[in-house]
Amino acid sequence: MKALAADFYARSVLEVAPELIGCTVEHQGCSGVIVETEAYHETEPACHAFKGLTPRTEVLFGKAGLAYVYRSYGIHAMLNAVCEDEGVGAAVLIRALAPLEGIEQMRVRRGLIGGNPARDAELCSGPGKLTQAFGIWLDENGTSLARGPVRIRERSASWREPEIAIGTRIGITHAVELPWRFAAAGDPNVSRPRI
DNA sequence: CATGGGATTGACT
DNA sequence: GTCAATCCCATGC
Repeated sequence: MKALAADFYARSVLEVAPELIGCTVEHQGCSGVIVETEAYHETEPACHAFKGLTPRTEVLFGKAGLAYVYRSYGIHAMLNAVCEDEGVGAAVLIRALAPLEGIEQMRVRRGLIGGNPARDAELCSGPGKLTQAFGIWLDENGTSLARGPVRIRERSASWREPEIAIGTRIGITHAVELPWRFAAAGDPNVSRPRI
């Protein structure tokens, strides 16, 4: 399966976010299908770019197709795909994956070896969980999603026409009413609360 | 220079 | 349901 090229991301973040559902993320021997995303844009206050260009948000304003990885709550890494034109702060947050390959490695990274029964659907069912499971960290901020180390590939045949559920974004305090959350309908890997 | 606040998670009452 | 963990950065003195 081909990696998505930069021009896939160089358009409205509201088009890219639902179309990323069903695409595959790959990193260091692990892979999984994207089942949940959220869109963020500089014109609304929940986006880091809302307040303008700062050292933290430099990548967010950069070229489409870059990975924007930042630390959340001092603990977790969040993986985003930078979208739209260079100079516009917009990105899609990857919130959940359906694990495909490297599942044992994911369990090790998540610390779930040793008596913990954890189902596959609990390995990547949240934005902080999937970066930990895949070993994606802050030093991959600003890298290309087409060339790696984190790669996103186009939809496989079985994910050609996913049924998309739409809801409001999770865990934010501003612009909570915008229906900018997208998920594969009924998929068990989607984070809670389900749409 | 000091302070406050997260695009979260997991453990606990 | 509530709450702490943990740290970079933005903001304000």
